[in-house]
Amino acid sequence: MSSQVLTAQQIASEPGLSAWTRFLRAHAAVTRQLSSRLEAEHGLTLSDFDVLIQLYHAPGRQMRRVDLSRSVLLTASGITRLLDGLERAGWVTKARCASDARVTYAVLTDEGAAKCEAAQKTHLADVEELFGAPFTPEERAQLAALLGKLPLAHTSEACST
Amino acid sequence: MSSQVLTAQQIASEPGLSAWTRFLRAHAAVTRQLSSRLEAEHGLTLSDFDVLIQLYHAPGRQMRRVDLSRSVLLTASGITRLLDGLERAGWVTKARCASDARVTYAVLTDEGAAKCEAAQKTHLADVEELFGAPFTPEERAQLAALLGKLPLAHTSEACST
DNA sequence: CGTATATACTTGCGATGTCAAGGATGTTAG
DNA sequence: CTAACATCCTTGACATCGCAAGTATATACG
Repeated sequence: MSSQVLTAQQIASEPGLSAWTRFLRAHAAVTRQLSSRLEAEHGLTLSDFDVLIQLYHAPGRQMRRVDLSRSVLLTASGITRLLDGLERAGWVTKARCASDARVTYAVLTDEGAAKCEAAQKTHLADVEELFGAPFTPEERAQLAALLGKLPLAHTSEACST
Repeated sequence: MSSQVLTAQQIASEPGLSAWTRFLRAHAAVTRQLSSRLEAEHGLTLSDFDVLIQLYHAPGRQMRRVDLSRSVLLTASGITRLLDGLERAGWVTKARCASDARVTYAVLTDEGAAKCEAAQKTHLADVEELFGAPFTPEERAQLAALLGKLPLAHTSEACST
């Protein structure tokens, strides 16, 4: 590549950047739609739902906050505040760790599990409609494979302690 | 290995959802990295840069705020506030529209153009490193094509006035 | 032990962005 | 002409989230 400044045409057609731009736009568009529906129907944020689902499928329906933050890709402080909200709503409670007094577990309550199941019904359909619809099964697999190549910083698999 | 209950692993391997999950995670990870670098090196947000680039390549280096908001996928109010910042920094100025008193143009200043060029140098490299590196040219094209299928709500073509 | 360092979590602060509401201007229909 | 409506933009109130700094606990090393 030369050091010349690219024109709009060149910018738009440059393969790498084009993918990045579309990635950004697609994220903004799909995310906005999904989150407004989720908010309207269940009073949940995308991140809220994300956390609820993680807990729902976690062994014992509980997770350390650190592991939660790693798997959802929020900051530690982000998780604290998000869980504050979920606790206030009664969907999550805290539990202390016997072996390590530093860690607090986030535990899904029965109400939280119910909420999660209820939200899933509409949300998965929404994801399907807004994100999945334009793709054939092969394309989905392709897309998933491609996205899987991107670096997730340090997403250590949440290992039980 | 085989369990009767649907495990987190199995959920994650469901093709549609897997793509969506990876999409979310990848966006969070890549975006966070890119924006912190852009902030550190140039004091710009990803959105700031996005707007500057759009203006840079626009005819006359100016755009109506509506068109800007449509192409960058921010709310109208988001654009107002973003441009407030760019104006305060001296990279953008306002211009009235002769034929329609409602519209205000955002015009890139020479300083803004210089800023944009300077930021491009490092930012494009960062995008390349964090988003482009894991892909072969074919994969980039594939990814761009796939992402292009996603709905962008209503991205009307910016019509000249 | 005792000090140094790493880890888990919380909190204050600031930045970004959305929504709802409002004001100003343009456009259309009666 | 006027009323109704649409469009462009701004503002105030609010939520989310990251960073930096602080606290508490654990571990490692002398």
